[in-house]
Amino acid sequence: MKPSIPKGTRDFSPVEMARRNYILDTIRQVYFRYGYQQIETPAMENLTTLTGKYGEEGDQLLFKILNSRIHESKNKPALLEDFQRSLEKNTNSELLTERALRYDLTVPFARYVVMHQNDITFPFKRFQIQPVWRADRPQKGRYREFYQCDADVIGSDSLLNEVELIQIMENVFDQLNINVAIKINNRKILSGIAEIIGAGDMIVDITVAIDKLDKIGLEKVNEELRNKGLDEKAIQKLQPLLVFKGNTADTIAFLKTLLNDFEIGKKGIQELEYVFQLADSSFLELDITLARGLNYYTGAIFEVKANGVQIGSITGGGRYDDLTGIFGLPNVSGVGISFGIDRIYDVMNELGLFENLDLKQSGTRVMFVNFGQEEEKFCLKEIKKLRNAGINAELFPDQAKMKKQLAYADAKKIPYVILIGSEEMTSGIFTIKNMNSGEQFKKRLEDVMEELKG
RNA sequence: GUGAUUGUAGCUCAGUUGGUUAGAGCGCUAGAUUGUGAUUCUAGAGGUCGCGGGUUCGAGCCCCGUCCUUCACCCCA
Repeated sequence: MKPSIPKGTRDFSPVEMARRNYILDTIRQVYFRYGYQQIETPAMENLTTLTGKYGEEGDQLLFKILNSRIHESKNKPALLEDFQRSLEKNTNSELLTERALRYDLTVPFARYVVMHQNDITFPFKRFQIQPVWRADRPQKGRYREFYQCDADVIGSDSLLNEVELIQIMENVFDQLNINVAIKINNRKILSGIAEIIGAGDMIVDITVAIDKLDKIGLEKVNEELRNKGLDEKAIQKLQPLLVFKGNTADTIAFLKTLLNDFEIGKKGIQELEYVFQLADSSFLELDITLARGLNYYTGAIFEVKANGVQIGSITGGGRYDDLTGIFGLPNVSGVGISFGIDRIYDVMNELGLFENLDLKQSGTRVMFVNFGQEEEKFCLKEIKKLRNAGINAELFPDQAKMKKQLAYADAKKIPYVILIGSEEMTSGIFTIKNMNSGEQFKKRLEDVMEELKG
């Protein structure tokens, strides 16, 4: 049998893992620094927890898990009927599937908050780094299994949270040395705009369409709006907004005149202004065409693009006012972001940012060559001292030929090899070989440790 | 879901209008070198040409189907 893995999934080699962990450690550290606590939730959720939260398109992308032992069902006629129906259209049958793999971390988090509301002290700042699954067609920067690194604050309306999340994004990308643009918009503004043109019910279609302005241009956006059923009058009303160009201050002034009579829109502008003022970030850009598809956003929305790399957004997020409501805990507002580390990895790889990175802390620094039974015993004691001193060290497990053992160290890029034979055992002075230069020295273990620490 | 694209050795890829036994480089194993890797030399192992069917005297090459890869759309991290 030829081994293979499912479409859109990947194995990660040791080198890739070292690099991924570098990114993950950076994010984790920043999250802790801002006072976020880590949680985990199961890979699978009850299907009812997930459906209806991501829009029609999102529901289609859920990986559903077939119920086990359906062959033992006592109600096979009903099962067959449900199966027949599922061949016709996308329906959920509890008889066929009760569980699905999580699609993101935000909805499971909302479920978690409701279930543990009595144990949580609000506002709750949590982060979560786990894989999610989507039954998408894979392409560049898109996988069926990928990690999200979420940070959310739930139970606080304060815009200070938005500001803090912007600072977190700045911190992380600064540390990773990636040049980014942090784009921000506000759903309330988009709602206001939809209201102005008299199409409040079509806000999702409108936002999805204008989100593509950069990519497909004005004509195509108008065409799509027409196709979605927006009337010509409304489209005309929308034009000034679509063609508007200007810096943040200009844009806000423009929006103010546009949305002056609409409460929601005005509120959105106020929020934006406040966040801009406090964040005081040179990376932050107002982008009124930023929409984001996820249904549950109600306030600020964020998206981060890497400059100079052709790939989708590498981080996204926003405020959601009532995600916990459907689970029975109304009026709890939350705001969060999610780093897509698989895409961040691709970006760093493309920019060559891994080349000069020092990832040695995870690799072996010294290898002891194994010369025989007596030497093994001796080396085991010596290697313990190195490990206790915090130096990554290993002893070659087999009494193989020296050639084989050195080739192993070379392949693993271990910088130092210590040779201890009978001569070294009696003198207590070891032979240490620098694998980069090929040079050899005679040294005591204490001196070796000094050198390796430095 | 729609439209393209790819598949030959562990990896990267050649393979002529269909013609006998499918090649190269790198890697791997062994030796030259019994305490020295990365350089050099020598030898060796490794392939159901993605899978299934068809055309043909004959298919890696042509046709159909299917799966996989990659990419765009939709949507999204």
